[in-house]
Amino acid sequence: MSSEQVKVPMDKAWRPQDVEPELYRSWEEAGLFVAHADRPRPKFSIVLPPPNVTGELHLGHAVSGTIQDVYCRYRRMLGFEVLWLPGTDHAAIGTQNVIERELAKEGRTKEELGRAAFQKLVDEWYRTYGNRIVEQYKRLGATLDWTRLRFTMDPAYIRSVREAFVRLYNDGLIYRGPRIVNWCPHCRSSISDLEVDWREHEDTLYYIRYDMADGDGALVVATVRPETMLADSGVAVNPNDARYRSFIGRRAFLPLVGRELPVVGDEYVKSDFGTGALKVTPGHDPNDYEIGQRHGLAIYTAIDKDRNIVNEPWVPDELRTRDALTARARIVEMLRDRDHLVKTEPYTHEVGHCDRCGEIIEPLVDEQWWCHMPPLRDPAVEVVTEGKTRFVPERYTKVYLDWMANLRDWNISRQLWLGHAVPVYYCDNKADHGGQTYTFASVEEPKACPQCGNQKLRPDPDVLDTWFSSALWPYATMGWPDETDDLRTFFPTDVLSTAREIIFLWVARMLMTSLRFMDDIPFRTVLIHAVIQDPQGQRMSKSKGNGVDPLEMIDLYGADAVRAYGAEVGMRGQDVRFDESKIEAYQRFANKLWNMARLVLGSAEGVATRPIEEIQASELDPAERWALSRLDAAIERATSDIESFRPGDAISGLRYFAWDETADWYLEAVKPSFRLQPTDPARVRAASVGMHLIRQLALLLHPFMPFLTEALWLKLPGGDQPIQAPREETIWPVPAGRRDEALEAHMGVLFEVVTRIRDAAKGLDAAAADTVMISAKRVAADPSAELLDSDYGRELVARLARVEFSDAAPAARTLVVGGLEILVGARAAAPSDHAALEREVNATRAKIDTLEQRLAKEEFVSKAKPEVVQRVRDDLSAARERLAILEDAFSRA
RNA sequence: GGUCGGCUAGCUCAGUUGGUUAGAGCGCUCGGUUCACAUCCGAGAGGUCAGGGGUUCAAGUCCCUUGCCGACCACCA
Repeated sequence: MSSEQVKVPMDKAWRPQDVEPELYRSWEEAGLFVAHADRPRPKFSIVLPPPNVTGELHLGHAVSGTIQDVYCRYRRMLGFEVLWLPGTDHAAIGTQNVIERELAKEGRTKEELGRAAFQKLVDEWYRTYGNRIVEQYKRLGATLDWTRLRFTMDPAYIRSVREAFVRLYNDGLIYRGPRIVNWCPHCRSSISDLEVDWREHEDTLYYIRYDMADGDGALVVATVRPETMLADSGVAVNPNDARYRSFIGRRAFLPLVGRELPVVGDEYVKSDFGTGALKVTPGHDPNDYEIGQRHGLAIYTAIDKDRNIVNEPWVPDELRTRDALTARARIVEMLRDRDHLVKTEPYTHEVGHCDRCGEIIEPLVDEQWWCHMPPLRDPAVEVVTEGKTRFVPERYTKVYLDWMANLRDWNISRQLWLGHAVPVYYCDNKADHGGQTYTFASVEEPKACPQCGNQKLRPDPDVLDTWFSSALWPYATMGWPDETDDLRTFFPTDVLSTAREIIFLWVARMLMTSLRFMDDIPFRTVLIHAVIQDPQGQRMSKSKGNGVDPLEMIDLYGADAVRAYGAEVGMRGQDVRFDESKIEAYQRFANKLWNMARLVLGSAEGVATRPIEEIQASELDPAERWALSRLDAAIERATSDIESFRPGDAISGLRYFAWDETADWYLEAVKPSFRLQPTDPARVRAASVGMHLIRQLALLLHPFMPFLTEALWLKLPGGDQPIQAPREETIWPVPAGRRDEALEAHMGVLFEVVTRIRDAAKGLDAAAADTVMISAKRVAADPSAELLDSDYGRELVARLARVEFSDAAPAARTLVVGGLEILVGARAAAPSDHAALEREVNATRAKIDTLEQRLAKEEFVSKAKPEVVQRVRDDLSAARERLAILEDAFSRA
């Protein structure tokens, strides 16, 4: 460890903004996050879901990043060799759109620039923004291994993508062919079904009459897109629809075009929608395409890739090359003129949009590259069904499996200006290839046709869907297809933490490709984190402007506070509304811890503290034993919460232990010992226990709040190495066998006594009387009374409740806690609070009543578990004793 | 249309396999110059657990049903 330790002055308040960047730098310089494949330790690995290279850290990244970091830090503390691998995604279609929008602001287009200049601009963007998000993850405190930073457009990654394509191609799973696709006229590319965003539109439904070719009758069809009728190749009716059965097998006459359309019977047609007759346009509607396939209908294309009407002979002259929208209006006019328009009505329906640019999707038939899914899918279904890969929360298993069951072939080609090129080449030297163009896929860029040696090869013009390349992320980043040390050591990864919206786009596809190429699952556990909505429950989005910038939150409250909040809500399994006050609360918690440490460290100054293991329970006073017992409980809970992917419960529980139990009860209880002479055994004990508690708290909280805890750790004895430094043995706390539940119960009663006295003394005129006095006597068998009745217990109660013991306190209030009757009063006479006593008597009677009724029920006693019945009996007898004391006090008062 | 989730204190949310008096943070009220901390300390008020029905000795928790909110999938022209 070569780096200088960061010295943080013990000022009154914890100032994260001053300390965090410096600490992070020191960690990075010390190489704490660099994974070493050759270290002989158990391994733990996560790959960071690669954010878009042009992106910025948003709240979702912060939450997911925090969760991943919690697990990486936790595993390092357990002695694991941890790899958390970072990287960014080129996000072809997204990046292209972002840059195009920037160009548009200057009134320019990418077409003006040309391909080469545009590519230069893109590279510039990658350089500029690729590092921005890296810096932002550092602000969060993410222990990513920056020496392994990857980008999906790195040369090595490009090779992995080509390799994957070529293998699938050679295995016959990738093919090229004409099929109906979602075409985005703006992006001038196809997009996959998953990238279509459906939005509600108010349109008009047009009813159009198609006369029968034989002159006998007509069919009326309904459509919102009359312009597509030009490409109609049939009319479909439901074969069970009595109205139309006689039409099946005959021909209808397509208005304006004059084409004869076969009438087919197809179950797909809903008799109760529209007229029950459907115009079939296989070239421009996915469902019609399916119908067309079933009945062998012709495919016509009427609308081209720029959404213009095509220049075909069968298109009426005046419509040709018009844009489709004005063509629609004209077609409606023409139909009306020729009396083919039966009626129109307003119609609300969902229309597909490109989820990147917002353009309305144009379904059309096009030559595209497809990936055949079933052979990839089946193993990926199996591993999840068998639980080899597990979703947390578990319900996403069903979401995943349901989607997988209905997988269709994946359109993997895009017609964009940037992205991974489809590694396919064409040799047009047909003479040497039996009169055909020879097509082949190649990982390396081929210099010549492998068959005929022709050097003039034509590369395929398409690029690949971004998700095709990110589907390889967990192993391509580790060097696949080479058999690298990283792959051998860190693959499969342990955890994938991601947003649920990309379960299909990304998670499913990683599972499928990994099983194909690595013959193994890519990750064991998939954590689907919560979505943080705005305070009104709306989804945060750039366009709405309701987003919360995590960096702004870090500036305000510190990374520790933002992380603790993220860890608390991130894995609850439920979406949450953003609540800034919770981040603020964690900032105050950080400050609280800081001050607890200041108190304890101050108390230990000049004291020869002893290792806690050497201190026998018999040497400790009850509060100290209690604190160590609670510590064991806290360790056990936190560990199991983290292990079972409930980091929120872990951080909440630790906050409770630190603040309520350690600070408010324990430290207050032992404070006097802190003021004894440094050599006083009680001072040594208290300081030793205090240091131990701070040390353990720093370790337990470190995965969540790494900066503050590290700053504290470095001040503690033995804290000469950073918490994340590699160690032989585990540094994560383990229970020390000091749990003492009987003592916890007794101290619990003592604390309750304190609280009750504080409450009772509140109404007394202590100022006039100078001091509030109490007297206590044991009036019933209660094991807790012994501790309370001891000198130790009396002193503690008196001090914490700020009262004095007296055998003759004027009783203004009578309290019954456990088996003790406690009289609370002022030194001067105070009027007895009859009303309070009476309320308590009544409440106790009511409780006795309830319990008696339960026990009176035959069925309860016979059917309930014995321990439940016994508990009710115990409660009843305790309540009766209590009532007796209260009534006695009441009669005396 | 289908699937899934939610409805618990003024607000944001916990509530493990059904079992004492349903919890936390924030907010609120009252009281505190306690020598670690006012980014604090102490005490308190506040909930017919969305409505209805059922199972059970016992339901916030299990089942049915209604309502409202949300997500995802599908895409009826």
